[in-house]
Amino acid sequence: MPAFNISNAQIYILQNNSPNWFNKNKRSLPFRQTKDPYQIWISEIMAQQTQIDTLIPYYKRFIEKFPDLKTLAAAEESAVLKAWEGLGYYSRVRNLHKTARLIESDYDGCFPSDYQTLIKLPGIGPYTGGAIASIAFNEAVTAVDGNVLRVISRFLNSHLDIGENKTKKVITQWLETILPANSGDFNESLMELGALICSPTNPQCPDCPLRDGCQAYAQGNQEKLPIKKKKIRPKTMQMEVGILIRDKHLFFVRRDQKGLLAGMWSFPIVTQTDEPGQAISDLLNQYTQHLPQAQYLGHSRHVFTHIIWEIEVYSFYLPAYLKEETATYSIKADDQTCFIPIDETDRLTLPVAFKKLLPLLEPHL
DNA sequence: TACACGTGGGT
DNA sequence: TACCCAAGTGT
Repeated sequence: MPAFNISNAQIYILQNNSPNWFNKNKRSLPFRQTKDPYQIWISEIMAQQTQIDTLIPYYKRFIEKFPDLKTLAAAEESAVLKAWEGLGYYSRVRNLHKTARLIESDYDGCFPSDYQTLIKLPGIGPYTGGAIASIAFNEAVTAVDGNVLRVISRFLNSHLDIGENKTKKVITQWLETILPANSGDFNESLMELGALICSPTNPQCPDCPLRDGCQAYAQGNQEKLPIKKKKIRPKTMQMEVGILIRDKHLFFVRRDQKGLLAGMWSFPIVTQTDEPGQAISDLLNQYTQHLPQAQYLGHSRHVFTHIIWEIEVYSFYLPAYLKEETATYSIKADDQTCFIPIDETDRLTLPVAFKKLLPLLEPHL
């Protein structure tokens, strides 16, 4: 099934110039100093939907804290989640931890070295499996990410929608026909090219090692490609947050174990009802019989991939004397709720959506 | 197939 | 401002 026409000259360019370009131009990154599959794995999970510059400090801290598989497997999940705090897509770190324990228990602590085994592990899909297998073990497999889809779509002047699975399949199969022996460098070279030269906007074609074989460049289509269906606009939700304050302690609740920001700590938050402040007061009434008057603190917006939270923030000052009577006044002290000293909130794993509300409190303390 | 799933950076 | 995008995976 020849989806594209491709000349021998173009194959030559992909097989040779791109890896050569890579060896001369690749960035010095912490996870490029090693062939340890554990470290490659951590870096690849962090790299999912995340720019490299963003993850580097996280990666360094993570490797320092969890230097090997055994350490990670033995760690408390809360400690691992804390190390991921601020990176987003937190299911990645849950699966990471799950997989570490799985390798310890089912694979005798020995990191699986082949693609087919890797993609069975939680959090490792076709891209990450290909990346680990090729980079750490030099297996002859592709690693097709967003960069590669863009680079190859342009190179072939392909107008297929890269959001569709069949496009990914076609490009993967095309790459398999030219995959060289140094598969890891080859895969990384295409990704690095996409990150440094063949960028989504303003591609640096004059500096591109593939320019002379690039069909999009020849047609002047490099800015139009790749084709990608527009994403649906995120849904806006009107939310209310209540910050319960008692004797310089803040009240937090733990979120559900599934769904958005699963299992992370949070201020009490509800969707707004007709009467402003009513829904959050009703919620907090479940935690204390002595809910004081709400004080409006201000507004915040938090944009997720698929949701926008428009948040109205209220504070509620409980009198300090209630401290001795928390049980009586049914402020629960189990692991689903807690009061934390206002300057020690770092003990909790708090999503950015809530962390950025803390400055609203400062003028009122 | 389509959607859920975070956050920060760039234009 | 409002969008798009980023070394994707799970359901």
